[in-house]
Amino acid sequence: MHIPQLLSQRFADAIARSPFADQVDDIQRLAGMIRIAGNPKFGDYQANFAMPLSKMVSGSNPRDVAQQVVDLADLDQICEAPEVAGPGFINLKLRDDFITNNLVAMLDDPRCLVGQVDSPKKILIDYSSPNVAKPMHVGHIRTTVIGHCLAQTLAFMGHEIITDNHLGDWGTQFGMIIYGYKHFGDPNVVAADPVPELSKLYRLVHQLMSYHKAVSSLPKLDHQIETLSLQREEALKEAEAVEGKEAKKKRKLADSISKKIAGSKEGIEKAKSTIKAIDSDPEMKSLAEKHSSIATAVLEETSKLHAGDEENKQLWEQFLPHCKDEINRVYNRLNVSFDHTLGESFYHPMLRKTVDDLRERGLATESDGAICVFLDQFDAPMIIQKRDGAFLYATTDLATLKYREEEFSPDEILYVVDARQSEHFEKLFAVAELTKLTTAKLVHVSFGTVLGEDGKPIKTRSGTLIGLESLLDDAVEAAYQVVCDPDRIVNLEPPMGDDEKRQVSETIGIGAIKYADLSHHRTSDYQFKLSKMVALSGNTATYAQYNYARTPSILQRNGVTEKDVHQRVAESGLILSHPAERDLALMLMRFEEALSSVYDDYAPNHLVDYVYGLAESFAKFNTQCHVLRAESNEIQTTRLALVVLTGRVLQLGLRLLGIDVVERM
RNA sequence: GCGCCCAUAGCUCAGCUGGAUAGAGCAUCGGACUUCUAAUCCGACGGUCGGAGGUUCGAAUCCUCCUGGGCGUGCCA
Repeated sequence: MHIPQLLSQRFADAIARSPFADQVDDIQRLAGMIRIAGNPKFGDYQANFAMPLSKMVSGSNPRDVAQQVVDLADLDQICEAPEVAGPGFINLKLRDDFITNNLVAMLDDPRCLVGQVDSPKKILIDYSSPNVAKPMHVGHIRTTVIGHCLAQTLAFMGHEIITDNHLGDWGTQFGMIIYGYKHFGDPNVVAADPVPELSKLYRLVHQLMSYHKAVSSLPKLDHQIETLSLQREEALKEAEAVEGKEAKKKRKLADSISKKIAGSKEGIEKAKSTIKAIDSDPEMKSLAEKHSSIATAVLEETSKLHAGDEENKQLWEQFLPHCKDEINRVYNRLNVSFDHTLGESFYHPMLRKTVDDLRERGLATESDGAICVFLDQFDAPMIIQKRDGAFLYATTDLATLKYREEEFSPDEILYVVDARQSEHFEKLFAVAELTKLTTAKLVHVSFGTVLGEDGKPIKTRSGTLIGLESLLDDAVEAAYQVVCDPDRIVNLEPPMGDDEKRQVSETIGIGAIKYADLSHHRTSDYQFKLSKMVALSGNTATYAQYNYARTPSILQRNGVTEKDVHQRVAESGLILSHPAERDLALMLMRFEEALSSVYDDYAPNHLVDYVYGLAESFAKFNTQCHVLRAESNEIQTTRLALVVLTGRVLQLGLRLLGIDVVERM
């Protein structure tokens, strides 16, 4: 049930039959101008096409045009008599029996009146795509949660969805682990308990590399600060010498140099603390000294792997499954899965050919020793092979696209990737267009950065990223505190046992994190504030989950099952007796609108808004419309039906967001 | 330098294919519990939608310029 679409069709018919039909060039667009009424006193929906339409019809005025279309439109079954108001708005109020008829139909429809799309598309969604062997951090949450929600939602709408986790399983991090294993690893320990041991090795190598990098960066940073200070003074001097706009410009330049200086100073502080961590530990200090050229050694291990070195290949094959176990633990917890997990390594054998093809077609040329594709619309080329012969992620992405076209021939490919990579995707899409690599619509579903409470990209004090798992643990723990508050659950019968408490807090804690992420528009940066997410009040997952949990509880208190409600509805029918009932009923019917708008700009926050709105309508209904004490049997039946349907839509809506519900909390 | 993005209530954010009086959560203040679960509901307070022009019957929304911020920018991904 997509009410605006339905109304729009009726208006399109009416305009087409009107005397001025031939003066209108785009009936569909005009008739599509249906909006939810801005103010309840104007009804439920409003049609805004009369003003622009009147402009196309010479000698007409909007109010008359509106009235003529209204007179022709077949709306009797749907709306009360429409009213033309203001400059030419058409106000529409749905008939109560239209609403109740739909509620009855909804009770028998597991899809909650959401239609299957007319023309299903095959859509491939590339999301999550972490580097394995590196610990996952908050940065991974957005792509994973947004991608999963899009996959669920579009699939439910009737599209054919293929999800693919484009794992980073072939990069430097394996060189690091291999190096770590060869120098610090104990084969027995690794064999016995591989996952924590491998991540320990990764962290050790990472720390040693950071140490040497920090040591060598200090003089560079000092020198940088010197140079910048000189530049700054010069800029200020020049500002003195000139006047007006030029002086302002120079002062601004000096300001921006000041910021760079501050940045360098911060870099020095960070480097110093990295160095201190090692220097203060004699054992680490001696390790660092022994492995002074660790960075180049790691790169060597990586390129040996890529070149097919037996030993490294064998180690990679040994380690990879364990690295996958590691990330799968997080996916299990987030309840996320993929149809395919084709990592970078999968495409490695195709890269040579990818480059050769582009060279043969004359699109790729050598420049400064690297193989580049130059594009008119960009200053910098897309580099597909480095001077040292290594391939880059651009190469892999091209090979991946070719494979996806041949294997799946999708209508659309969505890349759920950080906005900072937008230029890469623009280039990738441009090359795809140039080479006619695919007929699919390519979309970079970009998203903003997760910021800390200071408004900067989220980091811990030491500069390392907060681990994703500890974050999930914190959220679950916070939820546990509230779930297990004895004062709250004292009345639950039977009492909540330990297992249920744990399960409920897991569901609520994880839901809190997902909901907080999805509730922001994907393109905006947002501040990650755990205390706010697990506050469990206001616009949070908990609010929706809580309102869901009340629905089975109400049925239980009334001593009825869903089946009983069906029966009663069939016998007595429905009647709307209270505005809160009507508001809730209308909200239930708007589910499909919410799903459509998620697809329109790949924006899950529209579904979050809907779920919140529905939960809110239900909360209001709940305080104003008592089921057990309903004034009549018919009214009670109606309210029971609303409770059943609200429970279903809330559960389904949350499920599409990737969030679970519990039966009581 | 060039390119992309952003600026809305004290704070965090919605709203942006132009529509009637710009919304929510948090915070603050005041009300409602012998609860079909108060993790709730009701009310109050709170805005030059960064600034200036322009297009339009109508602009937070579209265009231009300005200011302030973020990100990217030839061999990481």
